Amino acid sequence: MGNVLSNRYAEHVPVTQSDVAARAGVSRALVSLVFRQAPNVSDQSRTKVLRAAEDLGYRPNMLARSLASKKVRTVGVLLNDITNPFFVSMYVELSHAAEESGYDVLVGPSLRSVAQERTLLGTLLGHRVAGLILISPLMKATELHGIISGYPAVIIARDMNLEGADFVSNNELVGAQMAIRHLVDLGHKRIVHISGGRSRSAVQRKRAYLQVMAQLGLASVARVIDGDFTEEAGRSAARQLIVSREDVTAIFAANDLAAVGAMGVLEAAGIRVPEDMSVVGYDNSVISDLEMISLTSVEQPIREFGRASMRLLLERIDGIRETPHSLEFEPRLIVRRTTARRAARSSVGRSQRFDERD
Amino acid sequence: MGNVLSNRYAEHVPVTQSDVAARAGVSRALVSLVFRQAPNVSDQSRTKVLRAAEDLGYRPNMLARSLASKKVRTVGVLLNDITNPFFVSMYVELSHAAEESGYDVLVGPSLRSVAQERTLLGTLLGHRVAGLILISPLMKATELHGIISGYPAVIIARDMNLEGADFVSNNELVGAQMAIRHLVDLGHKRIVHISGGRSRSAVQRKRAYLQVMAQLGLASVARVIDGDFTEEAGRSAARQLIVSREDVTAIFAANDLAAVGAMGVLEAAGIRVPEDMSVVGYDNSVISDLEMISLTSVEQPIREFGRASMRLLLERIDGIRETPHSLEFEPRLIVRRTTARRAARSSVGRSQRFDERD
DNA sequence: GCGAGGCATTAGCGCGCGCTAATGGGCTAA
DNA sequence: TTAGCCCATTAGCGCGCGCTAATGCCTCGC
Repeated sequence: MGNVLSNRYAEHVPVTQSDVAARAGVSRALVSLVFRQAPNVSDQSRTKVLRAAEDLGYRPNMLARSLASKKVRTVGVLLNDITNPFFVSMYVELSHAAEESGYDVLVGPSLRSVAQERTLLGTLLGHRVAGLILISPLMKATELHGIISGYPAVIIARDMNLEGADFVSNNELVGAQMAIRHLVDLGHKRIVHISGGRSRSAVQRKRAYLQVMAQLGLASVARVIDGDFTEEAGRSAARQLIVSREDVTAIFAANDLAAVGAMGVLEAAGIRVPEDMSVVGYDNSVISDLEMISLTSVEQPIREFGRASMRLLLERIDGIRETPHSLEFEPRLIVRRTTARRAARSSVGRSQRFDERD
Repeated sequence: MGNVLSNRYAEHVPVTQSDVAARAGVSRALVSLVFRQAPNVSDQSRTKVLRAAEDLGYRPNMLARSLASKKVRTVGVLLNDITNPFFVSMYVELSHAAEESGYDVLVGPSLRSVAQERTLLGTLLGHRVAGLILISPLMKATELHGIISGYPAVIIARDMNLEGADFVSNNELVGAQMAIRHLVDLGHKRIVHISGGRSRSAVQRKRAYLQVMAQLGLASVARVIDGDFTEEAGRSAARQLIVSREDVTAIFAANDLAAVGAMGVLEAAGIRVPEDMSVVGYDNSVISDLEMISLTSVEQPIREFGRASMRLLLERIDGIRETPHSLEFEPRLIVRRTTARRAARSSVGRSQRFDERD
């Protein structure tokens, strides 16, 4: 039927189930059965219907399907910061996992704004999504509870008190351990932490840092500079380090963006990475793998996160589990070129030719 | 009503229009009128309805609304490569523009795979989106035409023969001119282009490069290394340059990712940017602005792209324009730290201590 | 007292599909 | 022959809301 295309083009009348039934010479019910993969349909009829559907360019109307079945095959994903490559990769994994389960994904991409999160959640719920996956949301637990209560929800990479929700995260203690052990093995002691701010997960990561430093007998040199998971935070932290002339030889950043920000300022100031300063990031996001950056980083298992989140969500959607679950995965350290053995005489202070302190 | 939350939590029965009508003590029609912003509704009734809606946590069911009105307030966006930060920013702008126009956005994020694009387009159309915005799609024009014909569509950053669609792009010739002029002004002559492959837009960019080189009397030293808009393509191109020992002092890459990839390999080989080699990217994506990278880049006006695309799409959706439009914006050069005056004696060959050729 | 609005309601079709129950024809095996 | 299955159809409600037409109010100004 060579002219089908041009016909559709000219008119753009959406094809309905009845159209297919008419063309196939069968009843509407049968078409419905075919597209719902129902049993008890003869191969002959099935192919007849499918042929007609293809000829007409028919595809089931998700809206009507959801309305009628009262089941939505769409999950909503809220992304707190779409400029963070870690979150973007997370989303990619999620959408793959969703597709494999036969679900569509509706995204709400925010830019680190609580107000934006609010409205995005609103539109997601307006679409009556079957469930929600929130990637590191910013909103307070109480407000979030008020909005999404009743909906199946999985929260990734943020710990909070949200009754009824499932959680997927990585083991912060192990992550900090691997990063700091690695640095200590390379001879570093004065390891500073650029934190992620006051969110609960950031605080957990900071606490893990402090705990590990204490375990290794380095409590006295532990030092935290507050940040917020952005590149600018890393830059600012590096500037502080330089100005304060501290005798620091390694940085453990709360995420890759902050690490990269710090590295930029350090190198501009003539402090070489890794010769003068070792840097470890967190997330193993795509930027850490750029040849130019090649950042040693703690990898959060994105793939497992994505699959586990979808699994948890579907369990709740299908109602085969009532009690909330919290899953914690073990991170991995990816060693690249921003960490090296501590040089005999190198520190921020000295490489800047400042007097040695301490 | 303090216990409303907990009730909703326990049962999760979606609130319908009738529920609101009952609670407000009015008819269902009135509730509908209120939520459609219809005139001729008294303030008293309006607030009464809105109060009831808020008490119950009601929000209009988009599915039913679309079904009934035969108008969908959702546009579909297809992202060919979600790992490319330029496309991600593009998407962010689009979703803002859509929100301002009262539209929701359904995303189809692909990973440079035609097959994936096919299925994603399928689900988008299954949702009966009001229109499509395709960001640099990979599919061939003929296939695309067969799938989306009849739907309003805007195609960003890719030129192709698609009857009926609108196009938004940047002026390739101006972009290449600015990049190359900038390099020539800095004393560079041997400027190589890492191309974006065989897609029409990539070819256009390449052609613009050749044309500008010719205009400036540099046709004889023009040289193109084929790539494909990825970091790996940039790395591979840089390796070729190094192996072939060519006397090149500047690179004009088809996009930022390729530029960054090339820079990584160059620096690892001891070729400094910008001292030994100047590099210009394209897109002015977020990675180019990282302090560590600070890549001189041709900026495609993302904001204008986003707004223009939505405007064009809405014009088609609302039927106030029939004839296809193609919009072309002027790019801008953002000069950062990867370009510098050509050093007296520097080239890939020499800095590698290879014999001078030519 | 009257007509002219402004508001709200009632009543009901339509959207495209899910889902069910009842029915019936054709076929196979006992 | 008959019971029993496999298919397909018919008939119809339901989903939540858009949209319309008709019908009352009720108020206001003349």
